[in-house]
Amino acid sequence: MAVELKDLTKSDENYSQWYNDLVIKAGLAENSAVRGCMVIKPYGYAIWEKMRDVLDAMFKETGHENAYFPLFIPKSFFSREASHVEGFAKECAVVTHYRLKNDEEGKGVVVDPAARLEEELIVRPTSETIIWNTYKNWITSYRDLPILCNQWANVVRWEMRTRLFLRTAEFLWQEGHTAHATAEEAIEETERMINVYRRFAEEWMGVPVIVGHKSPNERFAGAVDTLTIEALMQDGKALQSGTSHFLGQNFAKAFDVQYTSKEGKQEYVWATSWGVSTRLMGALIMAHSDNNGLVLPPKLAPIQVVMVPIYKGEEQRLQVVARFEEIARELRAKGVSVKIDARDNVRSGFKFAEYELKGVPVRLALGPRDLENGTIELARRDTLTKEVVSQQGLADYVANLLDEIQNNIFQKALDYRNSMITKVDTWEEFQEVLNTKGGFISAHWDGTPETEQAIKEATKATIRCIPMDVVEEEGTCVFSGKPSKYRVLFAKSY
RNA sequence: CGGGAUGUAGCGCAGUCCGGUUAGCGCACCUGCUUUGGGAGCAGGGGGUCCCAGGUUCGAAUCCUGGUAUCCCGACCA
Repeated sequence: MAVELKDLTKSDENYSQWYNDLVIKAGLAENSAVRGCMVIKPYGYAIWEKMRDVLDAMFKETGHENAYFPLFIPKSFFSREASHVEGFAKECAVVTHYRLKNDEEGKGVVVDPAARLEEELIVRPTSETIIWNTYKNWITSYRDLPILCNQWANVVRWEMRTRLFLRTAEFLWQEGHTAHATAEEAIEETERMINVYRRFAEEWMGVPVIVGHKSPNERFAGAVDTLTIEALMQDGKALQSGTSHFLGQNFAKAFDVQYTSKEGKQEYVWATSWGVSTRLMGALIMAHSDNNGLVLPPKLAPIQVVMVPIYKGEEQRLQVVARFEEIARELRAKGVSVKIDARDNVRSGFKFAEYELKGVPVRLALGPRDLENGTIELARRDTLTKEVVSQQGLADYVANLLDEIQNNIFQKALDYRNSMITKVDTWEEFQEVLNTKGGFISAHWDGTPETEQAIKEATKATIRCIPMDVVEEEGTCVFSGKPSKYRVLFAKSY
């Protein structure tokens, strides 16, 4: 297997090819025979499973329960909420028939025209409509509230152009849908969940994110307010990595979900929805990888430590592997996941390159020389450095090192991200920074959708968010020159 | 949906302009021997609906017509 990943240049076209190459060669995923859909391979799925387990535990800590709703949504459900249908209508897969038959002219299998559905079914692009149609039956009294449900599912959006993990026609995600008695409680929930996402991205993925509000243009179809976590990739483009929406009473009114309050009055409930998807995998890959391949944060790596035996002849091989097994036992006792690669049909150098490509955080190599000296060679994926250490106390050393690597990966991404936020006060500067440096541009905006649209058309940059911790300051809009009260973050994005 | 390109072995490609031996190369795969502290070497071997359908021709991967799929650039992307 001659795998080569070279010339990671940060220019747009090359970066996207490089990314595609990396995903495929690292064995995470590949394009499938189905348009725009992706096959997630075992190694990639193992990372996703880990992410899912961690997130699921966080949701449960914050009082949520899992449930499951149908894949198919009757077409009529979509027309209930006007802006929602407008947002999704252009990218829906529609089921029109329920039967196939053999073609009478022998042309294989055809759709049976007699089996047309009376009402078409939409393959869910998101589940607000089917869920609120269901919640109507669950909610009659203030005692039924809040409802705090999450669903792990797949959804389908018929995107024009797709990219592995970042935008696929079918993707895996979780979607939380909650119902509350008051607006305050729903807003609090919206903020709570975006913070869960922020913690997950930073503490587990090692990806720093900026939390903020979406501008009206970029808001979820049907939401009153959308909170987002925005990450920055190594080519200077932003990636919307998770969103949490305050839906107000829009869906409650569309699906007529009312409850009787303590005071005996009929009230519409307040809603939120929030989700992250396999797009997080894309963020993870792009945020840390280098020219040797993936760099995985230890907390999410399916294999944290790989052991590669060095030997000549079967006798040495057995000796080295036996010692590895002892060391592996100690490491596993500390909760470290270990793989001993005792394959005899590929050489050690090949294995080194392979595990670097796959992003395994720590590699241990043990040979006859080490057996004599009581030493072992330890290589770090994040720094690509090697050292020879004593086998004494190795398990503790490695366990600490994994924490250090986790921190180092995050710190490196954070330093980069911070260096890529540029304050800009003139339109010339805005264009200059966007075209040469990239990254986030912190600039004044007059608050109108028209200005945002004009900037988008001129530069392809959009408002990624109005940061939560925005400071009020008097200024003038970088584009229109009109007065502005605070800076927002612009960037080109995926 | 507009503009451009491509479809030949598992992957990456040459051959197509100018039709003509048995369709070729690299990687991967299989067998054997030698190797083994950073992607091994040699020898031998297997694998093809040349995207699909039709047409032209003595003869089509190559030319013509239609279809289809994929990729890139736009548009689209809660």
